[in-house]
Amino acid sequence: MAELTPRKQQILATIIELYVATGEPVGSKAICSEMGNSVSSATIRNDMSDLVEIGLLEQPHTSAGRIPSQAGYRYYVDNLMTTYELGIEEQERIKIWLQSFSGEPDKLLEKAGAILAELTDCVAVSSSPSDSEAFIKRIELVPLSNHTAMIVLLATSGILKSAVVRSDTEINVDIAEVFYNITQSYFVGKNVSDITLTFIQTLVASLGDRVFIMSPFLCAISDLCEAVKTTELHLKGQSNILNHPELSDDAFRLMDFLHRGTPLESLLTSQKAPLNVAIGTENSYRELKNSTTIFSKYAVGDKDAGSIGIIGPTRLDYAKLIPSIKYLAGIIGSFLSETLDEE
Amino acid sequence: MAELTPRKQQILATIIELYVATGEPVGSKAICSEMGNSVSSATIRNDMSDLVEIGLLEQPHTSAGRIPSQAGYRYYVDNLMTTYELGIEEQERIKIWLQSFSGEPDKLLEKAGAILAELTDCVAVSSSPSDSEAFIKRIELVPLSNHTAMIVLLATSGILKSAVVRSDTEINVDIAEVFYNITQSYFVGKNVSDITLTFIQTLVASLGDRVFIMSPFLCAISDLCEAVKTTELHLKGQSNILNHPELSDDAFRLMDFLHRGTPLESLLTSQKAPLNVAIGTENSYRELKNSTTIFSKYAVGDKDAGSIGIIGPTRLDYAKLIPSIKYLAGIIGSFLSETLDEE
DNA sequence: CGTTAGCACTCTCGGTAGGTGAGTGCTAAC
DNA sequence: GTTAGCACTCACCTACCGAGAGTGCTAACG
Repeated sequence: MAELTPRKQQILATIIELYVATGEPVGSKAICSEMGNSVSSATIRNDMSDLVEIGLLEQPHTSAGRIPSQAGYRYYVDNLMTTYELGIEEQERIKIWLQSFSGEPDKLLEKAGAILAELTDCVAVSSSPSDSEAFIKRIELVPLSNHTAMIVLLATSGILKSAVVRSDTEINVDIAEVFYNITQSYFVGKNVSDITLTFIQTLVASLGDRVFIMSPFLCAISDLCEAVKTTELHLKGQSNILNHPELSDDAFRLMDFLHRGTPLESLLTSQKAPLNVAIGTENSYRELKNSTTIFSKYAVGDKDAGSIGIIGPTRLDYAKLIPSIKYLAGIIGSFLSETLDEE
Repeated sequence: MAELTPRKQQILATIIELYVATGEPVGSKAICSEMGNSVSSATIRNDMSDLVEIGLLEQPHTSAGRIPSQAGYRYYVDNLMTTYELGIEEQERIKIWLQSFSGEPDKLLEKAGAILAELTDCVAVSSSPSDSEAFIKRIELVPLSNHTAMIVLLATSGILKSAVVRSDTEINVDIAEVFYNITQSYFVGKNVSDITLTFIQTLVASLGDRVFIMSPFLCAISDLCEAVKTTELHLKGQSNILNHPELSDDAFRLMDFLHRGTPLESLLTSQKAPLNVAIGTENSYRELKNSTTIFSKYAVGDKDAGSIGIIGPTRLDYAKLIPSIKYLAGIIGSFLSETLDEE
């Protein structure tokens, strides 16, 4: 991108800020008065038509104001934008509100998504921590009734999963002991990716007659290990799509996209940079061609564990949203890492 | 409602079925051919204008076909409709798919809602079992790390809740024992409604120096008891609102209503009959004046524990949806009651 | 050469008019 | 009570007009 004169930069920034605020194409007069009438509207018109020329602005039709193009937003985000953070008291409120869920990663990410949706008026997507290289730290059996028990699995990367198992045989102290012996010797300390079907099968073969009692439990553990590796998504503020008129044509396709699951999941997992802003067709899915996605990874310890971010129209207050998302990702990471340290 | 001649009943039913299928106002000719030309279109026109007269039909404008009024749907549901059940193989699929969650009531209801949304193309709402008269059956402490532990609370009415607690002091065997002594003597067997703030306070007073260690746990238990009493809602298929053109004007208000929480909750809890069909303005919320709600309660043991149902347009295939919802409510009840029996 | 004033031009938007067709309501006959 | 015939109504579509906002261009200015 060629260098722009300072005035053109100022004009571009002004157009974007006005357009983001109003949603209306911005005319030369409006910019003129916004810039304190330091130059005439004719001058601005000249500059604007240059900006259209190089693709940073668009005009919906010949005789309307200008709106930013995707490239215009991109230039703004990369070069012009001056970000402004959340207020201190707002940061504190969020921190306190999230703290109560800091022990339960799934709930924490769900709530963080809800907060983000509220904060941004966009659809918020968050993924619970997952890690295919996580290690099993602990497995507990919690008897609930004579025939049901809860299995709780704690893994590295701040991951906690549980499931309820029903057994045909009565769950008593003996069975619990067998369970602990098996899990201690064969599961705890292992990488969750090693708990494959063949692993379970060879294990089962060596169990002798305890196999019948144990198999539902072993299956459950294998499911839990699978869950540790799997990205679990939380979607919040879906109704916010309807808040943005520029998305209303796509509303149905977007909703459908959000619920299809897999593409959204790969969207999150394919992020490479810690913070990723994809504007319009920069997104790899054509359903998002009129949308912007902003996602930030959060780390547990020093490992990326998941992401949180938003999907909204391209017309967004980038200067405000980007710091908010960064802040949330940071706080999630620190909460989840806390649990980790306390070994 | 005055008695209708058999032919008028047939005309009303035909109009409703055609209108439900196509969404277009139904003309006399269409009815005529649908009824096998047994009478002429003029005759049908006469009958139709009688049906408009008594309020069972409406005409969008003078020269369009007729559509059912709310009262028309009501008459159809009460008198004319012949319901048709889900296919056996579909019932089996649902059963098997839900079975795997039968131990975890919250997940079970969530999945049931997802299935219902899929099945009906409507927004599905389900509530996890809750019961302010439930008794605490069991409380377990699961140590996760030196400073965190999970508390699992099992109550009657098939309710299972858990939370993670962080403690400043190290969680060791001694503390676990103290925990078990306290919960066994003061909590297990009690009605969840008796675990009030004052109860906790008097208990704390009698604890002596163990209070500092125990208070986070006791707070968590009190929160869990609160959760047992609280209706937890699961919303699924929200994007289906956009599938129904007649709701698109209300889409935003509806979405907003769904997310406001409290009114939706009271909608579910205020249901008196086991199955409740509210058409249009029969709903107590004006946001739903163009919608139909169909909700069925499910029972755990012989006690109503929660509800499941849908919110959709008034133009619904009542004959198919009502049995589906009944079936799901029945299966949920039987799964949750199963766990109960196994004491 | 960058900047500015002036002015004709373009295009959207809202409102209005005429034509079309589906479906009705009424009347008179069966 | 039922039916055929026919005039009538009303939404929908298209075309058209006028107003207004904003531009693009040209010529003059410093």
